[in-house]
Amino acid sequence: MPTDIYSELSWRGLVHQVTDPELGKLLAGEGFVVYCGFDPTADSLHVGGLIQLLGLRRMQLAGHKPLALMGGGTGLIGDPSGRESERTLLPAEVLEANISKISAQVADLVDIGPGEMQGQTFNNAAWLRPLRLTDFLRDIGKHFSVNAMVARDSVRNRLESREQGISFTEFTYILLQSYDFLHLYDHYGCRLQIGGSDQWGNITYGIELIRKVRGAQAYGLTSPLIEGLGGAKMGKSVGGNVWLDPAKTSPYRFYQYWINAADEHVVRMLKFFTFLDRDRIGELEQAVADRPAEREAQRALAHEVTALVHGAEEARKAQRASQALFGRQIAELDEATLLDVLADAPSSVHPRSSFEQGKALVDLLLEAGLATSRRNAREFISGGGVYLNNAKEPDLERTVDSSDLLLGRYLVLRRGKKNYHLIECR
RNA sequence: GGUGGGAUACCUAAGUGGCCAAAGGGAGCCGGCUGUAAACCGGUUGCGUAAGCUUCGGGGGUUCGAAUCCUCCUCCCACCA
Repeated sequence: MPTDIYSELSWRGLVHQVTDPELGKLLAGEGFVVYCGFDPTADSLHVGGLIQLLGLRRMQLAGHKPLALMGGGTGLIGDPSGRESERTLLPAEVLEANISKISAQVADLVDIGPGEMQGQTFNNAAWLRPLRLTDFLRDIGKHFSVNAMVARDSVRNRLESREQGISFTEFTYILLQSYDFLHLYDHYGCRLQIGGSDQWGNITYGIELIRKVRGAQAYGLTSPLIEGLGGAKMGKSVGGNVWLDPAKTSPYRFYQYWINAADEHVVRMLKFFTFLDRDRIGELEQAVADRPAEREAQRALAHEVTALVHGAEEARKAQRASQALFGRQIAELDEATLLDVLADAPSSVHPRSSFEQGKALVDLLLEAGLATSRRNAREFISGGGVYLNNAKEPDLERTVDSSDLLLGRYLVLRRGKKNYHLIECR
């Protein structure tokens, strides 16, 4: 079902720049092969990369063929875009391991396979590593003007920076990414590259190269960087980056990240990160305006994105856990639900004997890592920030014994709004 | 290579002999309000229940007493070459 993908993207605010104002019409009229590169510097994508990944999916749903390129070769070099200091290069084995994990994440959201319109994943190490330097300099390097390259912001900043500078390695990066585009054009007829707005320069150089070498017209489309949403914090949560890998960011935390979206940003985030249609998003937008306290939009956002990335079942679990933790009395939960709800919380096992005499709450907080010192633990208690089984505990001298255990063996410690620790007693 | 300036807690930055566990701001954390929000308000951010103990780049020294004075070392910055 070919939809007008360009106006769709544009309505969603996903179009930052395009290399050709005609691209919209072209995309509506014919099937394109589209590519987007992914940086294998970590072993998982995070929410920033998710935008691009969803971009590929959107393209595929609109009848275009998506290619996901893993920068296994370019990762050996390092993209200077948006960086103020030289990258630390990762060993090739680490890159390979990262690539296999990220490829799996891509395959979760994009239909990958041998079919005509199915997507494919690549590792550019396959064609970059065998390159011969002299051939490359003759055939490709000739088309790049150092004069122009030096003027690029990402390069100029580094040239002007006395402390940092830029190595020849990173300076050369753009040739490789441009070559990728050419390679994908030659072998797969790829004529469109998408990416974040920081990739604009890299994309346009690739288009130039294709034009000079093959006399063909290729295109580029960039989407805004999500830093625009909620400032520098976007894409970060309290604990750092928000990853797609459930081992790095649990589905519960992932869900929590979205449900905490600010009113000002939630509609844009719905457009960026979900496939909900205009009508539905319009309703949610209205809901934010009329009944902000109900946070319908945030709930929808959290559920949609979590289901997209972790599946519907995990999304429901995260939703239930959120309701339990922020709503009902925790003491009423049965064992399975309790464990499920606190599955992501840090936990520890204590011998039953340690509770027989009664154990000081202060010490428990310290041992659970919820306080950095006993003094600190006392501060939290007297400040009203400590909860025992989700009930506020203001007593500095409080000791905990077997009678406090839920279901005879569990103790739920909480510091502040969101920091839980589950103690199991054996 | 020369000459000056600097290094203070998570960051920034005051402090130039005792009143300094160290101002102010930012950031974090806890609480209040609220919607698991924003804004705002209050508290708090070395360790210790406390007496007290350990911190101001590192070592040594002067002094009853040092972040503060002297000395050596390390690192950074600026200007000149």
